[in-house]
Amino acid sequence: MSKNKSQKEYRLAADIAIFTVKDQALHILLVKRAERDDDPFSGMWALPGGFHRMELDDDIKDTAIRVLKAETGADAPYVEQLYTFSNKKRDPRFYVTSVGHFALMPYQSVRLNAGHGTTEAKWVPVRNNTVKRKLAFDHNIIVDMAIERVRSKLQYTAIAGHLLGEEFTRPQLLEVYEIILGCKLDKTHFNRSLVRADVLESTGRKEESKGHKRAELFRFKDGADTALFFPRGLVRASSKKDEG
Amino acid sequence: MSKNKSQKEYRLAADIAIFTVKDQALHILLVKRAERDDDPFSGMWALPGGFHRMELDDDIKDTAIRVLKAETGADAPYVEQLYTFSNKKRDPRFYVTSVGHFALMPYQSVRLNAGHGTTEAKWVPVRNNTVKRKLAFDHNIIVDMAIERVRSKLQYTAIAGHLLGEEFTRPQLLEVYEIILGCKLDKTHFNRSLVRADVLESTGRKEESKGHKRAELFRFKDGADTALFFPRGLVRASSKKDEG
DNA sequence: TGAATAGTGTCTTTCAGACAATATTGA
DNA sequence: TCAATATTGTCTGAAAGACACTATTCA
Repeated sequence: MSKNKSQKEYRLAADIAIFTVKDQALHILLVKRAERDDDPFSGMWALPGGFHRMELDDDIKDTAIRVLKAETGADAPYVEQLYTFSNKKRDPRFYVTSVGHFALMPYQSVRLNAGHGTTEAKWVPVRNNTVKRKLAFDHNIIVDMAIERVRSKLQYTAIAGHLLGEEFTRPQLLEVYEIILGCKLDKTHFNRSLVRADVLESTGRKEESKGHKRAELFRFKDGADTALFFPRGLVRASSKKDEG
Repeated sequence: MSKNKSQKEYRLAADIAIFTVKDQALHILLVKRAERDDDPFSGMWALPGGFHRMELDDDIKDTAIRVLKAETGADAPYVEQLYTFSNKKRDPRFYVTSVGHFALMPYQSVRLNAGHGTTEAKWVPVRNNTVKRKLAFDHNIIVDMAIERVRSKLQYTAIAGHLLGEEFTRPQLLEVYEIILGCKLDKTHFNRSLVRADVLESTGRKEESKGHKRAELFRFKDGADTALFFPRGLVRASSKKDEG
């Protein structure tokens, strides 16, 4: 074990791309880093994130959840690990491994706080599947990857429901899909797919609304948020040619 | 910054689930750990893996590729990051973050070597989408996740071609799909899907074979191995209802 | 009653899945 | 010619996609 004095120490961190939908657009939460002389990204916008703390976090996902709670004052209904970034150029002091996550939250549930080492937190709209601003570290890459992952998961799961509250109507869910995918979808097919996938259960109640028919309120069946939504593909559930 | 003496140091490691197809079955490469008194998993079978080394590896993927090369004597045509496991119970000495990877290799390209700290390396068949043996660390979880990821990616990409050589026939590719998915697939539909997805280009040559029509040899078009293979889903490329 | 939106009916096109027919090779 | 496998043709049913129709609500 030749331990070189010049070697950096390893550190573990979590970054998290927190998404919500407001004003008819997908938004992502960014924080402004405090002004500090020894920080190469001083004053820049970045994803919320923080170092792993052994006394608080078992898994690195716990770090992401802890940071998210600190920034938003709420628990995210959906957090998923995205990709792990490790690179000696990331930080001058340590060899930092950053585990990127993404989360989906209903806009109403959030009360923004600037977290530790940051001076401001705000929702920034996602346009053309990216964020214009130049961010600290390699956060632009994480953001782009997170957006891509969310859009891709939408194609085959119903996770977008987590951007709404516990209960939501099918037209609301459809609108979220249209916003994120950036195209109009057919409500007939959308509703039929939801029925066939059997992911929603009715609350029996209807939304409040003005001047038109009220939509029925639904919630996810247990575990159905990640179930296959549009299961068409190579292997069909109905396939009769199974081997032994 | 209160630095507790009792805190472990952080370490970064890569583990890699290396798959191949031989004898009509999916196989995974396992290594036997050396017998050592201070190793809680002494003598157990495990995934190939190793610690990140700052002087050799920039990204953690470099660690995975380095380990893979040492074990197999070859470069894998396909390596992908899978999931990152971090847990204080993983190792008594350090807080180890292990970045799990998976790789696909043609069987013929591999010459197995027992790597550093291991006494044996061998291919073990995957049965019922898992590996029976009890493995060191949390490697059974990594293995199951890797198998699941490979099967799932097969549904919408053509990456299974990397289990064959540079050039392969469509019947060979079909067989790999049938082996991994565990069911018979229709060759008509399979071929038509390959054509529609436009992922293969002909070499103009045919395979050698005995007593029957020879199949045409294909290779991937550039980047087509990860292109969408069965693109049917919510949003079609042909959709004409795009928004502004 | 009319505007607005929810929800359903139905038609067409596409494609998965099944199977048949033809093509090529070596014995 | 025959066995074996590759490759292509064709039919059927299910689902995608488009659009029209009915239902409900409030002004």
